[in-house]
Amino acid sequence: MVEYNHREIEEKWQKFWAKNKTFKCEADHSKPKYYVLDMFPYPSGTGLHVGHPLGYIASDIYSRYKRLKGFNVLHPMGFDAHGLPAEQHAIDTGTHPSITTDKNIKRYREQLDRIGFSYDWDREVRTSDPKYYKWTQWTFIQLFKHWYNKKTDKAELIEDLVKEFETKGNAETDAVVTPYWYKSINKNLFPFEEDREGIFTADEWKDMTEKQKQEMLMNYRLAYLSDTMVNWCSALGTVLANDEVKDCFSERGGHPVERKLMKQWSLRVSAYAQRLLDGLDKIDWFESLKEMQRYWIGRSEGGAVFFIIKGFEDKLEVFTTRPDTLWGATFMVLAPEHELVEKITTPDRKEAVMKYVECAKNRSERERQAETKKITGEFTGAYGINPVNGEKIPIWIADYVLTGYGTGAIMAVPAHDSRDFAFARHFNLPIIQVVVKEGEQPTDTQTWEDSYDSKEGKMINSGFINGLDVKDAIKSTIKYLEENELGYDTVNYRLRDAIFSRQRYWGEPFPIYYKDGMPYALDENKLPLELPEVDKYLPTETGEPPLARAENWVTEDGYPLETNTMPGFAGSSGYYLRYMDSRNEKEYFSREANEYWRDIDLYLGGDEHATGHLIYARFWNMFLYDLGLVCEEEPFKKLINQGKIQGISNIANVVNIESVSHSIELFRPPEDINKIITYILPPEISLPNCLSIRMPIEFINFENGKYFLTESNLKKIKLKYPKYNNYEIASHEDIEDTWKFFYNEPFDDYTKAYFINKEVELKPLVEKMSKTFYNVINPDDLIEKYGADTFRMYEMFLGPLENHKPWDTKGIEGVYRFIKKLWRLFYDEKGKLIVIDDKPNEKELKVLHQTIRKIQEDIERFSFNTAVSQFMICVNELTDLKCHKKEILEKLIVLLSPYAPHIAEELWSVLGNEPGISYVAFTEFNEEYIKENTFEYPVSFNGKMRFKLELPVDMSKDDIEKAVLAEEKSQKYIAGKQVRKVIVVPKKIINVVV
RNA sequence: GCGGAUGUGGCGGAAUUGGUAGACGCGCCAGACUUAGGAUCUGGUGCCGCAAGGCGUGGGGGUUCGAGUCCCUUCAUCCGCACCA
Repeated sequence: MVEYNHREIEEKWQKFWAKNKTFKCEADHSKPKYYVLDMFPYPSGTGLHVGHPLGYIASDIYSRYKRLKGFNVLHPMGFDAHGLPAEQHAIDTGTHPSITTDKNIKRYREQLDRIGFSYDWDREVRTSDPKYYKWTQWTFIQLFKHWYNKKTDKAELIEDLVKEFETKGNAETDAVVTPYWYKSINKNLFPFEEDREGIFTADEWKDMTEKQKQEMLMNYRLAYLSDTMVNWCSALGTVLANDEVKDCFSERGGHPVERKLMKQWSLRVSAYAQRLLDGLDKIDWFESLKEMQRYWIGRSEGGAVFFIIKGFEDKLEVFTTRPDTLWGATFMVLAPEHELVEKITTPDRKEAVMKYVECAKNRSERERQAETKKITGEFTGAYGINPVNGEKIPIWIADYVLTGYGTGAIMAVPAHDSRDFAFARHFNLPIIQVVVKEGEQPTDTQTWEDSYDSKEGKMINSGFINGLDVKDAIKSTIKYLEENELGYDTVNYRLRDAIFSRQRYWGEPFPIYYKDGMPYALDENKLPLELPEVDKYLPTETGEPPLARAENWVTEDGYPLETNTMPGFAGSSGYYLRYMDSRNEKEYFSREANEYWRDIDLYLGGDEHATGHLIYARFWNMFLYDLGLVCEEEPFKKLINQGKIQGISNIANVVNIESVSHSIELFRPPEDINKIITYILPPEISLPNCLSIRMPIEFINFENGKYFLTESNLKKIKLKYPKYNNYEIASHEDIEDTWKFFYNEPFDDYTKAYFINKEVELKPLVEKMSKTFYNVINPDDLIEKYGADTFRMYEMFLGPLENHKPWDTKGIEGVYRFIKKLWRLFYDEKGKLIVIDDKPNEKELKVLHQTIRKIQEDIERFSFNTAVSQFMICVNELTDLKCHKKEILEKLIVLLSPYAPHIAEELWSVLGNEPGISYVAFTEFNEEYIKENTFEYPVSFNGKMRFKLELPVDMSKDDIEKAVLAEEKSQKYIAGKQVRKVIVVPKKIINVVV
């Protein structure tokens, strides 16, 4: 081979790997396992851009490295194939989403294969494949059949719960249930009085009808159906999860979202809140990511306190993190949606209160958010009795209390909470100080401008806890409340149950049918329940989900099947388990497979999954752990978020000549109204109504650090993107008149210089890489030009894996030069192999072993960019040494093979080895080769480095000191001054203090 | 407002444990080869200065023989959350 030819080499070895199934892996107990996983992609229609493979390359390098280190590596890939874009495309074109999805997957696969990844494709999963989603449905059935027992702190069978009900009723049951289910449950189905708080006896259970029993059990199931306030997106015809909604608009598509009450399937994720929180301490994730999850789970310790409502039987339960401040509670506030509002409001307040409630209900979250500063509320006319001092305090309703958090009711302590304070001031309610800091005196609350921080201090105005420390006061108050049955110690979580229904077509059907209006799970042997064909992918005329269009969407016995489908995160919550045994038709995965592969040793993906996928998948895994199906409670031992690669958009400064004409009543109106020209101006020239427009990056030239658009490229742009048809690069004459008119000065020579050659400069802007910004760089073109090895190394060379960084194609040349330079160590200009068998010398061995050490250290700490630098240093030095020795080069390419596998395989076989560098042993590091006899000490005076001095490494500190002071060059810096101290750090530094 | 992260040349970045700041690459400058150069090779390149030398890791202060690294303070940018009781 004359020249380095990446096309030939890469195609050759990719074929070789595929043909030999080089990366197929099986459980092998003679080797330690290592499981490396990438978050699988959604195969979009636009294919991969350069940002996508960043994490895949890093994980592939790590996988290949681990293989060289003797590990049995599981490194699979698959596709998150359900999703909205394919469905939207189906709605628009009538093409079945599976056809679109298959096509997109095929394209992704081609692109991935060209980068040379070492995936075991035999284990590929696709979430939309019935063979895969059979197990998603199966897991759902298990969730439906289980409840959470707080006594054993795990999920247990509903059958066992039924047995308990049959013998003892539910008085002793300690389960995670839907809060206050007994208040909202249909009275016909559950005929007991409200003050029973949902407690029934064994006999009462036995007397219930089948339907009543099912209704009751629904409050316990881990997958349950309930009326839920949801984010309804009418444009998409579906419900969205909180994290799929951004500022009241859908994250995908940007359609408006409103709140609506609907019957929805939910997963009782909240049952696992504490375990999800505790588990974070056992796993190696970025601290920032753990913090996000901790915040999302939102544990807060505190107390529940009962307030009697004056004149009613009802107790009003509130949650507070500061029960010690009870004596400072001067009013109460309910959320407008609170179920007691209507009941307790006095007739004279009814109109105002109902108006407020109505108003709050109809206001979108966005409006509520926008008015955070505005204080609103209404007095209900009712009073609560403070349980610690019997004080009568007014009950208000206000927006700032949320239904979904705590009990939807608070005791307001205006002296020590800023929102309560603002509310009290606004409505002129009393403010009582109950905490004072050490060494301070209480002051008149009338004079305050804001609430007083009460995290630390002593209690005042607080009955029997006066004088106590905040910490002790909390304990004492809770003890008192519990002893007098006025409240109890409790913990609250922000984490909500996950809504699991989507009114869409392209998702997993629920394995659920309805009998007498109640849902039942299908038999497991009926799975998978395959997605039916429909005539259109839209909701029905009556607003039912698309599956309602399917003919015969009923069980064999004629019972109607559920028409909702599962959300995107259903299929991705357990895919990592299926990879362990992905061709198993009898089980989700076998016990043996799970016990061998256990958990993911390294999980790589974007941080956008911090609170969605990574919470749901942990929940899913914990549930299967409770069932004894998986052996590790936490599925992702180590997780790294790779940064996003941003695009560079090219911004043109443009002016629409018509808008200029309008704004300054300019001459020259367009002769043909259909040909209004938009002129592209140099960035420095400003005219009224100038706009910034993004120009497609593929037609932009980069010279001398600047971006340019030429006239000939503009023509090409117009051919590809008709929206630019009326764009022209402005000539001097085009805008001379406008300029003169607007600025009342001549268009000078300096400015004229911009218009030579009809070329215009564009300004770069770093932003998200996206088709809509015309800044997408496609890996295919780069691989065609430079090869996959260069592409892989360049992506790593860009910077630390976790950083977000802009893509700069220019720098790839440097890596390409490195690859070619490496090739030159093997072949001369004439294409003659010049590798020789001579014994390596000391210098060559030193470079090699320094590189071994550095590469190993860097890869172990996921510092791939510095490893690439070291390869460059090594090749540069070997080139300088004119080293063409087989013994050195062979070891170097083993080191390099995880990064640039194709050229490594090629050169490996060129040296006469059997093909298969993927499974050789990683080159051993030998300290002997890098030992030095001397060290070149940097000598500083008063901390400033002045010169270097070479000294033997075994020289004693005293001798070094003498040598430095005797050194001629030192005299200049000492210059008659007293040497106060000489610091010698062996093999580091010498510092002389004068 | 709360939580987290990041600030180092013209640019991406390096400096792993307090010990030579700017590795490696891009870009730029000069030169060689060449019909040509957007190929290749050689040398240079933090800033100021002819030099000696001085100044330099967002700003200010501190600890230390010595600080990009540790502490305090402040500013800026980015990300996440947002009336969470």
